[in-house]
Amino acid sequence: MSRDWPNTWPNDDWRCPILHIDMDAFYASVAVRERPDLQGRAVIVGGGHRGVVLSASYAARVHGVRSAMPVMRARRLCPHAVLVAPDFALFSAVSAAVMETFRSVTPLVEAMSLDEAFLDVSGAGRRLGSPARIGARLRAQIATEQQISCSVGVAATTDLAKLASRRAKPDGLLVVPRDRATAFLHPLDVGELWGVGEVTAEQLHRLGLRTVGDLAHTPLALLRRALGAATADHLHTLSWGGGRSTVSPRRSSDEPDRSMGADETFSRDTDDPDVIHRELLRLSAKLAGRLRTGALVGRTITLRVRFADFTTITRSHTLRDSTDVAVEIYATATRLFDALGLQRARLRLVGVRVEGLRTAAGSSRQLELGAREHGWAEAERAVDKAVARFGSNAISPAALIGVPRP
DNA sequence: TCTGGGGTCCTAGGACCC
DNA sequence: TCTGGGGTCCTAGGACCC
Repeated sequence: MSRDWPNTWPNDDWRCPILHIDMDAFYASVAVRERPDLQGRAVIVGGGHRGVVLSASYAARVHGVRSAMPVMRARRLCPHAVLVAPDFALFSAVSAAVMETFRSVTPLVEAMSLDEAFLDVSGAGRRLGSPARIGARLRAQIATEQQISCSVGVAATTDLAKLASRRAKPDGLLVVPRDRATAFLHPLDVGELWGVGEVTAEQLHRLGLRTVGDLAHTPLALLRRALGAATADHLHTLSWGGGRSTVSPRRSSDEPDRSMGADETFSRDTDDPDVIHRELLRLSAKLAGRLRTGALVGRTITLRVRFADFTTITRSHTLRDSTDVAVEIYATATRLFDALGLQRARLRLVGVRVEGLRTAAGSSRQLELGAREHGWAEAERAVDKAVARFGSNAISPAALIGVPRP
């Protein structure tokens, strides 16, 4: 942490009510909490045959281990690291408790993932003090209640708060006062901005733009030509400290997710049509089950295929009526797959996604003249009930019984 | 033995309608 | 006969985020 941006409150600013709170190395920290013998050691959460690093303790990061890195590479970088399989049920439980703590301060909590959230604390000032004081209090409370640390960014916009929390890591708090927003932003590398990934950063670098300040002083028209209108406008706004200054508690059933999907990387690349079709069936069943659980239906089915060389293609088809029926999703996905006419190409991954989601209650099927009875929907609902009662091993598609997962 | 699985949003072309 | 735009939907691909 630099002298310019101390982890203290002199920079406090009551006009900066947005907090971004981010757990430090969340999965790894929770894993260590469960196994005190791992305290202080290099810990990598991840695994699976072809898995990536989901989270790494700071002792592992010292060796260059990063999230999303192939586990095999991480092990080469840090051979003495302890590899821990993720326990999402546990992570979810800890996350829920943390979010509850946030909500004890303000109802305006927007969870971005299991391990981070935006808070608008403008309504809590009279009761709890300045935004920075509230951030400090929450940090202490999380540490006491959950034995994990987090970092807090305090600013006037969500984007600035996010950058601030990143700067504060690990286990810190940083305020970016309103009148110092550009002074904070402009020296940063453009790649630090939320929404600038590897590709966009490279494009900007080619234009000779390395810092956020460079970006800010570039004519918008030039940026638009290089990046497209939406990205250019967004980044230009951010570069001057603009952006969203509101926090919206996660939308619920009144605004369902826009899509839902399931995909799976084979443990070994395969060119076996039977294996691929069986996997499409399994994914379709899984997806349909999740749709029904969420009381959602969707109309556009998208098939995703990743080849051994990692190139990925998609094919989609929009149905006349929305569906939550595995048989229908599977039939569509299979048709799309077969239409590719692959001559035993080696595949790494297949996936199925349903888009254009709506709540099931608000949708109605058009009656089909001369159509066979739509018995599948009822059959699958019966399966749902059996699974709820006897567990997911009770029933599965006939084609999957006795077949080990690919 | 590189590169998971869950998402969101944007772009661009073509179809189709008015 | 020639030549229009605007709006919406569908499809494919790609960047980005956690």
